[in-house]
Order: sequence, then structure tokens, then C-alpha cells
Amino acid sequence: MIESQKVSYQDIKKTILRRIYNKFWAPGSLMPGEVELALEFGCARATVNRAMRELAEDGMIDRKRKAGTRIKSAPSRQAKFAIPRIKEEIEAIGSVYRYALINHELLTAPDWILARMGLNEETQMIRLSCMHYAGSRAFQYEDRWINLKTVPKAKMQSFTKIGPNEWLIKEVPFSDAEVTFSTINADEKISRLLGVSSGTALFTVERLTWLNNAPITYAKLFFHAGYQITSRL
Amino acid sequence: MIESQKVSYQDIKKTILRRIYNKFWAPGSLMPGEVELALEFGCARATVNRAMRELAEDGMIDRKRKAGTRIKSAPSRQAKFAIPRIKEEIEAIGSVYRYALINHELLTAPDWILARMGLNEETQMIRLSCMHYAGSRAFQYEDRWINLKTVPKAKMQSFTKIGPNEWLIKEVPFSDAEVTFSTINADEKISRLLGVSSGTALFTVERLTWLNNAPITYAKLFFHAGYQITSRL
DNA sequence: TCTCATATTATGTATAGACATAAACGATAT
DNA sequence: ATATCGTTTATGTCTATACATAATATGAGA
Repeated sequence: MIESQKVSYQDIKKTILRRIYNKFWAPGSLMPGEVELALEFGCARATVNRAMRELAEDGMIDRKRKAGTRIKSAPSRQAKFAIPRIKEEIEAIGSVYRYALINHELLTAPDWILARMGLNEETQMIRLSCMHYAGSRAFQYEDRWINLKTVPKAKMQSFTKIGPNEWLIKEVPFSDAEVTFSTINADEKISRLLGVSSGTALFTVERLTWLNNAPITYAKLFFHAGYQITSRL
Repeated sequence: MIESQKVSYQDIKKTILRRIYNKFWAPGSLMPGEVELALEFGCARATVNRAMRELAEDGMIDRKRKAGTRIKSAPSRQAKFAIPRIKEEIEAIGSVYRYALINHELLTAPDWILARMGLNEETQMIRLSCMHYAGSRAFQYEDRWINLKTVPKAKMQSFTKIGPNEWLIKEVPFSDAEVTFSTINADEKISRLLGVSSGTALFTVERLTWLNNAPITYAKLFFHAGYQITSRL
């Protein structure tokens, strides 16, 4: 290998990864510090720092001030899932996206929603039921709650043409979100809406968003049978 | 605000995020370049660079050389899911982890596995069926295939005491992985193993790993009823 | 008007030096 | 032994400067 070129932080990342794979440094053990590695690779400490910082982000190593850097014994890599917007997801598979509002009501939130949002006082909310279609096939049923205290202008919206998700993304920024993946057996109502037999296993996503600790919205999304979500890492 | 302190890249991230939320810069529009922002914030370009780089990683903005930086019109944030090792996941909820091997056979892989792994020649594999328990409760059923061409030493393992996942993580590094979340209705066999009634919706994870394009292993994991996976972003 | 080479420019990365900070370590006093 | 308080050290971050690189903009020539 000709070393006349400058080493990039990416080269260093690769080298370190190779050493981890080859157990050049044992899992759980301390690896050399930034200064030492910079000396070895013939580069600045900042360059090693960036390589190691990214490896830590990827979950390959653990870093602590003064204590040094350790090879993770259980390299728990993180899978990143892009949370797509449904319209784009459907159009990406070459289908025509269609939206339909089923129900729209204004009410005081029931206790379970309040609990889910971490609220404890009576709150007015909008509840929406809607369907998302891919061509003629039912794709997703959406059960949506919008907190009017945080998003008062949702009251003015009819949600007949534009779905709540799309509207919220455009109109209301969020600072934090919680996403939960789970599964249920379709009940009568949902099976009818999605055109599957009752009891079919459905993939569900729950989504909660906040703007600076103020809960904005809660949504439970029921996907068509056979839906799956994939990620490479 | 007292500005005597040095501004950190995190402050800049926050400020930029706030401006995006407030539509100080319109979605889809060009935001100022690094030099300009560095001037405004009174810091070095490198500091702005790090802030913007991370925002791009988070999916809030798009950056292109010479073209500049644009606010994403559909801020597609990514949810990160840590893929935990089952033993740790169970111990984290305060339960005792127990592993049981149900079946262990050596065979030539059927076509569907070959296709799934992107192989097209006859290949010897090990197939394992095993259970993971949390205390006395069934937690997960695992259907595991290990490619002996890539991992010949798996032949020597009995997998009676240690599960294949744990063994593979310790013994075989991987460079790429694909994770798929989906759901199925429990069939007769699996419902018996997991102690649920037949037809129950089960959360399933499929996992494929490679070492430099050589497929290592395929696993399909069936979780107990009610299992869910959550992520904050 | 079109094409292609060239200039320009915003981002991408590397460096040396500096100071900040968390946490482990060791010494001292209780 | 135990609590407390500096000291040390590896990582964390910022700065100023330099050069690299991708992609657009521009202008000359056909």
C-alpha cells in the first residue's frame, strides 16, 4: 500500500472496523487512544476523532472521557427506518394515492389518550378516521387524534381533501416523536375497511409527536395484510 | 441572550431547526451557505459545517456541493431502532433468560432460502429451531439457517447451551445486514410453542447478514403476542 | 444556438493548536 | 475503612487555514 496519500477518516474507520472483525482488539477491551492512533496513522487527532465518533454512533464502540474507548462486546448496530409519508410510499411503488375521510368529530379526549399523551386535564381533541388507498386496494386505515390545545387551527380544517398527516407535516413542526411497531388481529370494523377477513394479522404503527413537550397528535395506523418494512444496515 | 460564550455546533443546530420550524426559511428553498452563517453566528465555518452535516444526516436538509443547502420540503426523519440481543432484552425487563434448542439438522438449503440469500448453487446449511424464554413465559421462537460455506465452523457447534444468535455475534463478524419487520397469524406449530391460540397475530423479524457479499445467516424470529418495539426520534 | 472547456463556488475534509469537561485516580483527612 | 478534594487524562469541541471535489455557471469557438 502506498501511503503517500493523506489518510481520510473513512480509511481509518475501515481499518478500525477490520481490526474489530479480526479481533485484533478483543471485544470488550480497551483500544488505543486518539493520540496514539493518530501517531500510528500519521494524521491529526481530529481525523481519528471523527472516525471514532462515527463508529460510536454506529454502535461499534463505546467511548467515555478519561476511561477511553472500548470495543463493544455486543456490537448492537442500529437499524434506521425512514418513516415515509404514505402518499410518497404509495407513489413510490407506482400506484395512485387516494385518500378518504370516514369520520370527523370534535370531543373531549378519553382517558387512555390523555394517558398516552401524558396529559391529566380535560382536553378538546379532533378525532379522524380515514383510509389511504393504493390504486383500488386499501392500503392503510388511520385513527388520528389531534390536540386542539396545541394545534387550535386544526379546528378550521375539514380534512376532506387532504389527510391529517399531510396537513400536520406541512402546518405543524414537531420536536420529538415516538414510533411504536406492533401487530393486532383485525377486528370486525377494520377488517371490513381493509378488505381482509376478520382476525387477519395486521401490522400497526403508533405515532406520537410533541412540540417542546406539548403533545400534538396521536395516530394509530393499520396497514394492509402482508405489509412489511425493511432496512439495511 | 448573552452572546459572550462561544457558540457550539449544537446551539447552531437548534437555531437552524427553529428557523426551519418557523419557516424563516421556506421548505424547499436555499438556506445561506456555511460562510455566511459562520459570520452571522460569529464562529468558525467548521462549527457551522458540523451542525449542518448532522442536520443532513437527520434528514432535515439536503446538501450538494456548489449547489448549496436546501430545506427538505418533506422532512423525512429516520427512526433508529436498536436491534437488541434477545438475552439482554429479556434481562433488561428483569426476567431470567432461558434458551432451549428444539431441532438441529444439516441439510442442503431449499430454493426459497437460496433465493432469499441471493445464492444459486447447492449449498449445505444448518437449520436450527429454538426457543427463548423470559422466566417461565415463551418470548421468541427462532428459525435459523446458517450457511456452512461461509461459516464452516458452525458444523462443530452443538448449540445446546448457547443460542445461534449469541454464538454468531461472538464468532462471526458481519459487514451488512437486512432487517424486515412484518406480521403473521400463528400457525399450529408456532402457536403451541409460544403458548398462544392459533391465528394470533405475531410480530416477526427477519434478519439476513453478510460478510463482504457472502451470506452468513438467515433468521426468522417470531415474538410472543403483544410484543412491540418503540423508538424515539 | 449549441458544445465543450474553463472558471467559480459551496461543500467536504485535513491539520495544528488550544481549551473544556467528565471521570478515574490518588492522596489526604476524617 | 470512608469520605472528600485536587490531579490527571482521554475524549469533546472550537478555531483558522488549507486544499480537494463536485457541480454549476460562463464564455469562447464552431
